[in-house]
Amino acid sequence: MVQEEQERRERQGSAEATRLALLMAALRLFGRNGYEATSTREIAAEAKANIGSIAYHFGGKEGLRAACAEHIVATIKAIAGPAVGLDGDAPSLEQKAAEDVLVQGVMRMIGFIVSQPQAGEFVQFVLRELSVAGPGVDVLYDGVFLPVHRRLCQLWGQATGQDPESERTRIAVFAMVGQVVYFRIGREAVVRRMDWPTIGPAEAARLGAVIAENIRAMVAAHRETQR
Amino acid sequence: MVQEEQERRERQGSAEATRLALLMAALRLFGRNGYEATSTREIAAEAKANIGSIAYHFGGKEGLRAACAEHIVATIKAIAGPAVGLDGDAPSLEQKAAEDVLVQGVMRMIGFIVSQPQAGEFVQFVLRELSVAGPGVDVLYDGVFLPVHRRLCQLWGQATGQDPESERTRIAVFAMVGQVVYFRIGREAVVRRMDWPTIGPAEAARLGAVIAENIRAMVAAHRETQR
DNA sequence: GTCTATAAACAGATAGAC
DNA sequence: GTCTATCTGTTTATAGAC
Repeated sequence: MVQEEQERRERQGSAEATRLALLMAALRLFGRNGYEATSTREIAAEAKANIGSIAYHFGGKEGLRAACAEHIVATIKAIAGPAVGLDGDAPSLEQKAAEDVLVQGVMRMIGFIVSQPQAGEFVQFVLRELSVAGPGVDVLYDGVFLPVHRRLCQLWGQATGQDPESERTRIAVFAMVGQVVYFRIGREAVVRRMDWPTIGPAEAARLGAVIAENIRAMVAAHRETQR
Repeated sequence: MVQEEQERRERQGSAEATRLALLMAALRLFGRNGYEATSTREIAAEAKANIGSIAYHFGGKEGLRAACAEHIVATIKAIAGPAVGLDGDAPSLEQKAAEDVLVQGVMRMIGFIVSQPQAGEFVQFVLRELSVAGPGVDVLYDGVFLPVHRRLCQLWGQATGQDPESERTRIAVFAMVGQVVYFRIGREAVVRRMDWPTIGPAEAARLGAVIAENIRAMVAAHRETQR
C-alpha cells in the first residue's frame, strides 16, 4: 500500500519532470528554428525522452505548442507581474520618478531579451508566434503583450503628463518597445555591423545606454507638446 | 529556321515568366508562412506552374530560397540605391537638411514596410531569414542591411554632427530602424492594441507622425551631447 | 521546357508490450 | 508513464515521356 503510493508519487514526479523537459526543449527549438522546422523527434531527443511521451503529455505537437504559450504567460505573470506592477495596482508616480522607472524597466528588458541566450529563445518563440498569427497568439497577446504594453503606457503617461491610453501614447510605447526587440530579431545583423563576437551583458549595457538616452529624449519631447 | 528561333524565343519568354512566377510565389509564401512551412507543391500551385519546374529552374527548394534572397537584393539595388544614395556618392548636407532627409526616408520606409501588403511579405522573408541566420543571410546582409544602415548612419552623422561610424551612431541607427520594423513584426499586436481593422496608408501615416517626432527628439538629444 | 509518375526519406500519430 | 514498432500521409527530388 505505502510502497504503491510511493511508486505512484515517484512516477508522477518523474512524469512532471519529463513533461517539463519536453516543454523546455520545445520552447527552445521552436524559438530557435520555428515550429514547422522542428520535428517531434528532435524535441524528444533534446529532452532525453521518447517520441511517444509527447503524445501522452500534450496530445500531439500542436498541444505542445499551446503548452509553450501558456507556460510563457504563466512565467510572465509570476515573475514580471508583481515585480513591475502588471496587475494595475501600481502607485502613481511623479514625472521624473516615472521616467526613471520606465528607463530602468526598459534597460532590464534589454538585458533579458538581448543577452540571455535562453531568454532569447523564449522571446523568439513569442515573436514568431505573433508574426504568423499562429495559435497561441490570443493567449500570448492577453497574457503578455497587453499587460506589458498597458503598464508601459501607464508609466509613459505619468512621465509625460499625457493620457496613458491616447493613440499617441500607445504608438509611442510600441515604438519604444521596437527599439528593444529589434536587437533580438536583427541580432545577426547587429553583431556583424557592430563587429561584436556576440551580444553578452557588456554589449547589452552599451545598447541600453543609447536606448535610455533615446527614451529620455522621446519622453522630453512628448512632455513639451500639448495634444 | 526563322520559325524555330521564334519558337525558342517564345519558350524562353514563357520560361522566364514561369521562373518569375515561381519566384514571386515563393517570396510571398516564404514570407507569410516561413520556409519550412511552405511546400513546393503550394508554391507551384500559387504560381500556376507544375512541381517539376522548380527543380528545373532553381535546382530545388533551397535554390529557390537563395534566388529569393538574390532577387530582393537586386530589387533594392535597382530601386532604393539611386533613389536614396545607397552607393556612397550622396552629397554632404547641412544639419537641418540631413535631419529632414532622414525623417522623410524613414517615413517612406514606414509606408512601404507597414502598409503595403506585398512589401510586407518581402520584409518578413528578410527578417525571418535574418532571425534564423539561414542561408542567404550573407547576401541579404551585404546587399540590404549593410548599405541601408551605412546610408542611415551617414545621414545621422550629418544631422547630429557626430562621427557617422562611431559605435554610438551605429547603435542609435539600429534603434531607429527597430522603431519602424517592429510595426511589421508586431503587426498583430498593434492592430489589436490600437483597435484598428488593419494597417493601411492612413494608419501608417499616423504611426509615421509619432515616429518622426521621436527621431527628431533623438537627433536633437544626440546633437547636444558631445562624445 | 513542361509535366507526370515514382522513389526515398521523413513527418506526426497510434497501438500495445512492459 | 515509458518506450518501441508501425501505420499513414506528406515531403523533396528525380527519371523519363512528351
